[in-house]
Amino acid sequence: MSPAPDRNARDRILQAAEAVALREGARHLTLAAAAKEAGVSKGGVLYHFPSKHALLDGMLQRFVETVGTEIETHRARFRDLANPTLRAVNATMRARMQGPDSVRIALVASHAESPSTNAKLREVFANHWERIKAETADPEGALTIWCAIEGLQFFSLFDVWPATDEQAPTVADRIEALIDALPAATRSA
Amino acid sequence: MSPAPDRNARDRILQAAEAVALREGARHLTLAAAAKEAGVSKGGVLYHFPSKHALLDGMLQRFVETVGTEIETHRARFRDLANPTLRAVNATMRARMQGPDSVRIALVASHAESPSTNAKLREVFANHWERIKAETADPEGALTIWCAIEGLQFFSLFDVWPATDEQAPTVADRIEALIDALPAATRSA
DNA sequence: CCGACTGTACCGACCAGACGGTACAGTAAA
DNA sequence: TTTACTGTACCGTCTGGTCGGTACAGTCGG
Repeated sequence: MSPAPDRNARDRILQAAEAVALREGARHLTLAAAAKEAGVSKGGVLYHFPSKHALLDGMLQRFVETVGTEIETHRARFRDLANPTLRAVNATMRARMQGPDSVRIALVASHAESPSTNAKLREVFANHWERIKAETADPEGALTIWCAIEGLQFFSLFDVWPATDEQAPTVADRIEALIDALPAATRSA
Repeated sequence: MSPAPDRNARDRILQAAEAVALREGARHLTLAAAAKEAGVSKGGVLYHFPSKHALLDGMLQRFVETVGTEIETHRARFRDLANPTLRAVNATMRARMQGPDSVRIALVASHAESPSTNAKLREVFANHWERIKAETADPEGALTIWCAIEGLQFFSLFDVWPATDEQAPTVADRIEALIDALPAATRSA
């Protein structure tokens, strides 16, 4: 059979791009820098991603898919509890809190290149919201809790967390307690 | 006496830089773009900010000062309530929620250029934290609430707010309710 | 009052290097 | 040989930064 498209190299480039953006900043994420970090040539990067825009899109998609599947996995564990999606989001973010979230940097890099082209991203957030909303009798309470989860990520990503490192998981615990107190959806009829 | 340095032009350039970064993305914030937006020449920008790094620093400082004084003002209003600083932070962010926070983009722009040079920023967040912590008997509860406040800003800045626009101030109300429920510092002895 | 001089604010041409992107020759497995 | 992929040379544009120059306000000795 003909050689299968090397998903492996593609992913390695994506990870390399994340690493560069995290270490040097989104402005220094260049095709050459990503290539060097991934151990391929610039031509190799352009083969897998025909333009820089495509690379950014790939990063964004990797973020969405990675986080998405993790949320899905956690959600399965919580399927018998109230507000399983919100719980899953919190569990996912907690697990991602060792060091800055490497896939999340895609969000910053993409926004730095073109703030207006995050329509797909907004859609993803909106989809999560639909599920979270459907699972609770207090949507705005859920929204507030979600804000706390994302705020924790914000502190971590920009490396401005003001408290001690041990307090971060504790905050995740407190958020979980808030979810415990959040009313489940009333099953009408 | 020597003429006062033209604060006016300096500030105009800073605002222009924010506008460009918001509209076109941090990667397209260039000296030339900021100059054009501010209605001065590139040389004019370089006169006030001897390097691009200096411009980014200026933006960051503007962010810190603007938000800092607003928090201070609100805090004075809340001085007789429990947790006045946390209340002030929430009030400030709520007021800043009409449209994306223009000064906050400095955070992204600076991070995009050089993620490691936010020592000063971390210090500012740490200072706020010291005050917030000192005002409550439940620091980790306060931290959780602060995360919610910053999370709301995150959604707004990256334009991925999943709910309706009217729900944003409602979340701010809910955060205020959480602050109401937060115990004040126990005055020992 | 005058003219030499100083400092502030700003302009615009220019440069070296970085950047995204193209073209194409080469390679190794199937 | 085809397919999947790599490496390198190259191009036009963009970018941060330098530099010489301009306008002009103040000032200070004579």
